[in-house]
Amino acid sequence: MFNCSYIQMRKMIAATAVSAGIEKEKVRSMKKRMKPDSFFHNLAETFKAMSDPTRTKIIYALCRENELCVHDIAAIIGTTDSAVSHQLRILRNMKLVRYNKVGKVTFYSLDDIHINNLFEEGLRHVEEK
Amino acid sequence: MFNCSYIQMRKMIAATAVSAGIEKEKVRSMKKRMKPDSFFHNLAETFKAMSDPTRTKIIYALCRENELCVHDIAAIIGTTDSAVSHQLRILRNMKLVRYNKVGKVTFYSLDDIHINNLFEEGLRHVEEK
DNA sequence: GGAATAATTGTTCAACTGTTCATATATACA
DNA sequence: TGTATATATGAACAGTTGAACAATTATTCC
Repeated sequence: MFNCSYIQMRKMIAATAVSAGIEKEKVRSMKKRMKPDSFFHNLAETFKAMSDPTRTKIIYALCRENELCVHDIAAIIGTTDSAVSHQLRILRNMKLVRYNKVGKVTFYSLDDIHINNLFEEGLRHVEEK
Repeated sequence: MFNCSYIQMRKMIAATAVSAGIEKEKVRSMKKRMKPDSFFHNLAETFKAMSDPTRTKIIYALCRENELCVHDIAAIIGTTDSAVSHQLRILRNMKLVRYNKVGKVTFYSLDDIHINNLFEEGLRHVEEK
């Protein structure tokens, strides 16, 4: 019964303490340290912008090529111009990409270095799993 | 008409070259450098795991408190145990969290330091916008 | 064994998402 | 002005999602 590690023993004590209310202080303190709902909403939205395979492909291509037009992105990732345009609008709205229109052609690029960092961190995570 | 910067001029040339096929080499080379579909799928899934406000709240709490039980997480983020459990299952399946059951109580924590890094990078992005 | 507690699971439903196809803008060029 | 090209937009459709509620499992304590 008590044949367990120090850490486990502490957890057992904590476990029995949960309903007894001894851990309540920890919960109350953490609750106070939470950010407003809007913060978590924005955070979730940022990740959501990168949560679709078509969009990750677009971002990846823009990470490597810096600036690309809609048609070339479509050719690179192997889908229709329309699908790419729809996804680019989402990325535009989320401020992940910016664009620069020259004549008939719209060149897209990643909005800032933060996006690069965030995306590369995700790449690393997937590559090392 | 030609009253524009060097960069813009290059883009104009590129723009007229698109359909002419001069840029095709760039597209072909980038196409070759793309990773397989499964890679982008996994990447998107990872971001998707963090793309819901309830889940960002859970991850945030676990970033700060290291280890928490389901009931305490629910109390901290202000929702039901059931909702938290459902979301934790998603995070578990995506290998973003691991758990450790002691008696009736299940303690959850972030799976590895990569998750922390990735999440903190997202936090930074939102905080600085 | 039975009651109480922590967590999980199943189900339902409204809301949302991404793609496709058709159509609309915008621009260049003849 | 008319045609071709690059992109954007709108509508419809199938598939997915998260919340809510009820029911279930697993564990502890009496």
